[in-house]
Amino acid sequence: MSSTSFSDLLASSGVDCYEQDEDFLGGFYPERTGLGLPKFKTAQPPPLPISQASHGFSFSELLDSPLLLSSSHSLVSPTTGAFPYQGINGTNNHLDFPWQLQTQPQPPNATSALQETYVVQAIQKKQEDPVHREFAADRQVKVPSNMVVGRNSNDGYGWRKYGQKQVKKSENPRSYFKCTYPNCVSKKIVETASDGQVTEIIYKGGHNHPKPEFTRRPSGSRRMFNPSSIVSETHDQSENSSISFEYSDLEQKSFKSEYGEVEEEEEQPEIKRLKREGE
DNA sequence: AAGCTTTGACCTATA
DNA sequence: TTATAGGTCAAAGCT
Repeated sequence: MSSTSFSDLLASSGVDCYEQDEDFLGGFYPERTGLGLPKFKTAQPPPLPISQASHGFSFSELLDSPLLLSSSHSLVSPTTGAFPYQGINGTNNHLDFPWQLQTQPQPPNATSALQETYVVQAIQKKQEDPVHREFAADRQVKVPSNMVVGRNSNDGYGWRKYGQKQVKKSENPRSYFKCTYPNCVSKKIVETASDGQVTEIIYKGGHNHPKPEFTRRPSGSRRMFNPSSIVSETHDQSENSSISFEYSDLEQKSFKSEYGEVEEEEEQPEIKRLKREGE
């Protein structure tokens, strides 16, 4: 696996590299504990609605699935926990990322996927990369902070904010979100700076349901992504996880129904916002 | 009217 | 046992 580049992974997943620079690290990366249980770190990008607005499927939506994490395609060394990322050009260039991984201490006896915690910290200084600078500026302009941390923050899931707290260890307030999917216990904590910029995202628990993105409209087949194929592909490797992503057609249909509008809002957040403001 | 955010109060874990 | 911090609840208001 260590010889498999990220590009290869994408190619084998039926997703081209087009999205990579948008939501590149948006996914879980499994890390095996001594007990052989998967422990996830994730680099979940701050919401960048630009990508959502222009594309039906973001790369994070693929990587954000624990399905991928628990596969043999694990990008994290099972022994060292190191993240052997190879850049798009095959170079191990962490500077390509607007995020940096932060190790989250895990109890050695953590046994439940629902207790898994993933942390990502956004690097606030992106001035060395004009692309990232543009993203940051664009985000501030186009996406108010309340949308940045809102229900449809750009990880593909629906989130409901249930609390906000100013914590001592950070000068930025934390917002607490729960996944809106029925019976899903997944939560995330988003730390947002005063300027609305997300400085840290902590994921707790895994989703027990697929992402809504697989319901994306069929236009543009290059963006089509059927997580079911990954389920079948990675199921064997994921049996240690309590997260199950097998679901029936019926569940998929209800899922589509529930998230039908989410897609719409994700794709045109600024338009919707302007529309609201105009009313 | 449903679903969302806000926010103070409450609960729980930890030192 | 108590103080503190972090996390969650739930009522109220908003969209």
